[in-house]
Amino acid sequence: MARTAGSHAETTGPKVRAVALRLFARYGYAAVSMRQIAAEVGVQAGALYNYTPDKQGLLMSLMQGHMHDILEARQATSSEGDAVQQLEAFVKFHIGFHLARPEALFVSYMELRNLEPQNFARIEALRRDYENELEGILARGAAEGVFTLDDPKISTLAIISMLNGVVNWFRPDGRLGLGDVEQIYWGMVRRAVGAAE
Amino acid sequence: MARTAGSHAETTGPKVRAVALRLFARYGYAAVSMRQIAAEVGVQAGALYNYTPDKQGLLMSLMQGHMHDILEARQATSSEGDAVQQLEAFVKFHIGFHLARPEALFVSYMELRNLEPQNFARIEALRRDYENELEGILARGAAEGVFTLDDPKISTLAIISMLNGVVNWFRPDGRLGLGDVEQIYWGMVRRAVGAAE
DNA sequence: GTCTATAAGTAGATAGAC
DNA sequence: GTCTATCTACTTATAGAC
Repeated sequence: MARTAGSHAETTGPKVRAVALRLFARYGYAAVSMRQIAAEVGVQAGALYNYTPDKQGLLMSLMQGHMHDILEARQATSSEGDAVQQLEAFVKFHIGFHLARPEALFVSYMELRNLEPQNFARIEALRRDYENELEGILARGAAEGVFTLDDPKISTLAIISMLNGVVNWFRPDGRLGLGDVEQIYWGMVRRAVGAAE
Repeated sequence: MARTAGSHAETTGPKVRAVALRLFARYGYAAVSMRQIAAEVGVQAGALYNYTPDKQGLLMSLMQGHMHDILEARQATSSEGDAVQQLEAFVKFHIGFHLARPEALFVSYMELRNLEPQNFARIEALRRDYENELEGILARGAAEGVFTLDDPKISTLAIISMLNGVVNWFRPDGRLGLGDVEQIYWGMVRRAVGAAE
């Protein structure tokens, strides 16, 4: 039966996070008010504080959740094979994961400056963990002589930047599908690191 | 002689823009107040409105100025030579231009969502003009058979994304100088498009 | 768990004195 | 051109009723 007030914790909690993610991605953390989030969730602003200690906690929770999700998914996908195969798996994983949740990527990269110092440090540490996965692959391939790299550290950051850009233009109903995008970016990355076909 | 009030148009105007650029880049447009800008400029908030009709106009002016600057600088640099040489010139120009003004790049890419629709459309048009420079080079090289490209449009966006990432990690006092960075990124781009050395 | 009401502070922008 | 003062609206967050 319909109620305008009462217990809805099981549906409201996830909804708050989903709405906040969407609004933060679209307008930016600082530009979105708690009242705006509440309105889209369908509650009054005060009710939000049953699910987050404050606005900063909500942002932190979203970013931390995203980093944990991607690290967990990466571990589950982690592939065997030589450095080239591992790089291909990483590239396609990264693209597929983020095209499925572009808003999480937007927030995670654009709202770092809105994190309080302690929160910033924690997210940065998780991000480095993730980037180290790629750097490890590049370093291994370079050591084995299958990659041509001037600098594994910079190459890592350059590749991540290139891959992240995909969420800026990709549209699910556009001319390219996920498979096409994976192939195009994998081709560019493979050549960029000098790996033979 | 020192004055606490009076005519300072020639120094205040540029200072307002410089302070706003720095604060917008650091904290984000929505998170920065006019009072904050005024305080760093050394005037009261009301005085800012002698230099901008409103906060949105200030953001728009900064972004438009940056796009005009880069298009103008690009024209002045525009090189002769084959597609590979032109690509090299573009890559090094892009890196050098933005490493000299990282804040302008931050604002231009992160604050697009804070532009009112009409302003957004104008900035996007200028950005496309710039990206078309690169796309033209890639298309020419692909037609001549000196580049290996799956998709010139996507390759353009991927390369721009990769190059823009440089401002996220570069530090003037770091282990790499501008020349090093140009070489590393040019190497990756050259290989990414399949151009011979 | 959600509501209403409210506290306490800050936002963008303007008016008029100097 | 800059100041002070102010208007109106909105901000995050909390208190207490239901």
